[in-house]
Amino acid sequence: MEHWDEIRTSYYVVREGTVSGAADALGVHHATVIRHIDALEARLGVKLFQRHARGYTPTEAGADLARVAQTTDDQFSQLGGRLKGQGENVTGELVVTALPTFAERITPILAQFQRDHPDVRVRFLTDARVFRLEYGEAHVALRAGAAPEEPDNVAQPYVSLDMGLFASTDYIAQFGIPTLETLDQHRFVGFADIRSRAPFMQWLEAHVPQSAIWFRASDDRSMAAAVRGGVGLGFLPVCDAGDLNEVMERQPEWVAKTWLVTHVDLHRSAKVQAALAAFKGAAQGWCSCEDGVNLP
Amino acid sequence: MEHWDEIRTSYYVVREGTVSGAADALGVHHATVIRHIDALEARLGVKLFQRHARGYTPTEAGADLARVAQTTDDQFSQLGGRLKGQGENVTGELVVTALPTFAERITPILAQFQRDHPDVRVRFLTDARVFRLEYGEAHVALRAGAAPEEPDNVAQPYVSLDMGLFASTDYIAQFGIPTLETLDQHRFVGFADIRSRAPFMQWLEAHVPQSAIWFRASDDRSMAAAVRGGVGLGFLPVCDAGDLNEVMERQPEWVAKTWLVTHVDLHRSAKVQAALAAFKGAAQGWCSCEDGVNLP
DNA sequence: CATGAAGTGTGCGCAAATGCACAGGGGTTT
DNA sequence: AAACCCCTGTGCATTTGCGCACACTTCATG
Repeated sequence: MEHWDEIRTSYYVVREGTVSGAADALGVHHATVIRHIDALEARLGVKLFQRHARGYTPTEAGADLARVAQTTDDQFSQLGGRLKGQGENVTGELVVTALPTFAERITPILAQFQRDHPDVRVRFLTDARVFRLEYGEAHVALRAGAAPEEPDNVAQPYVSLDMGLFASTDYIAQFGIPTLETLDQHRFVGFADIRSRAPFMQWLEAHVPQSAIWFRASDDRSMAAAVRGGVGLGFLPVCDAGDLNEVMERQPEWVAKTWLVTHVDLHRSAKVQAALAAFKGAAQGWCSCEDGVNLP
Repeated sequence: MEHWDEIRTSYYVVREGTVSGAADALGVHHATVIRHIDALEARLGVKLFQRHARGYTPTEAGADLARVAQTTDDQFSQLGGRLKGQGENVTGELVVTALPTFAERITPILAQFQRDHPDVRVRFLTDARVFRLEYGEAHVALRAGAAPEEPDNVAQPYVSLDMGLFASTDYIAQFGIPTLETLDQHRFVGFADIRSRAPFMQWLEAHVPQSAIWFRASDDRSMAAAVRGGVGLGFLPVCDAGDLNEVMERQPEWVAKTWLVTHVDLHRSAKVQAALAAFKGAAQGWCSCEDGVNLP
């Protein structure tokens, strides 16, 4: 029972009653209809129709086939409607991944997105590992660092997160304000992962000995808490600094570029586009906080 | 949502996970699989798969399609099994038609047939009009007269019904026994239909003036009753004569040939063949009554 | 009875779908 | 790290399947 097209053709002949009528309805030549039926009958070894000059009348076998094909036709029609809409409408599920670092910033964006598109079920995956878009693990990924270069991914530059070097008031009282020359006399807070791709970490490793890093955390929230607790100097997004004191002029290398990445196969879909639009719209308010600094 | 074959192809890709696997399972080249999917996606405007070097993973749309195609595949498989069996098994309905004349003879045959094939629903249609096999009105027809010549019908010679000219004892007492020369002085019983194709009626019209036919009936049972009632001379199958008296030597032209006719499209099916076998088997006992005559 | 319309059936030529071969990419194994 | 295997993807040759045209039959109509 391969060659579903032949089943469809036979079904149309039952419906229309004649080969010519079925050919018209199918938009093919009536010779094609005859050939399909002949082939199907030969393969099954059963006559589906009795032929006469006024048309085709189905045998019991033909009627049986038509019943099954009828429901199939209905189901496929419904399916077609669903699928055609799926590309244009914003429905179904939207899977977004990001590093845990960005969780707090992204959650409100997704919440707003869901308010705008109540039919979309949102799944937000945060994990240290990089999710693979080509395996369907996510529709949209927020990546940080250098421009992604996976061939089938489309990456758009997103916000650039301005990072500053901050210290608590307590720390400054005890250790003073660092300069480029006195860096190695200070205590730093950094990421636990030695191979972190965070740009400020790479700057840190280039300008500061490992021994100067006295506190390592695996996530940025712990890092921020450590800085606030006076453990040492640490990098934070400037807008998250709160009442911390910025202790050094920002370096261009610190800037954390981020990217919105989607898989090329899904990029054009309305749902993904809507998600990207939501992200971009929310980006306006992210880092207009270049002035919110407390020092020096 | 035309091109059901492409749906089937896509379904197999979801099942197998790879284009190559689907191609193997389908028995086609993997390039064909790719083309089918590309075409279907283009027509729908929806991506069904995310492509990567290790295989195809379905999108939501692809998974949706696979679900409905799965049930379709199941239903078609079942259907295929049913239909393939239908040609070889003896099931379903068997429609037989005959002239009302033969009803009494055929009914026991069909009864026996149904005992042998309890799964077959039998419909026996008797009517003066000729049922058209090519419109699916019947599977088997018992026809009398000259060999049928419809192009799409296959006709097999069946029993030859020996007809005799009979009279009741009362009639003979009153009118005597006819000879070829005194035919027009007798009273005859015949068919009402002037254009009857029954061979003895044509012989009658050739040898006897219309005025000699004093009683016309539309069915043979009425004719037989008239003969038995002494109305006149009449033709009966010799084995149905009972206690009537055969009054003339049988003429070869009187013999009523019958034919078993089937439509060529159905003739090879096991059901029709079984029905024909039943008819032929029963024919043995039909007219071995050439001896059962009472006169002269 | 002649005529026309509608439908089936078939040979022929062409276009579209298929198979083939090869290139390229990614993961796994030794 | 290199070799290998499996998968996708694409240009080219081939063949299958399709459309076309015509013949034939049946039925309806005047």
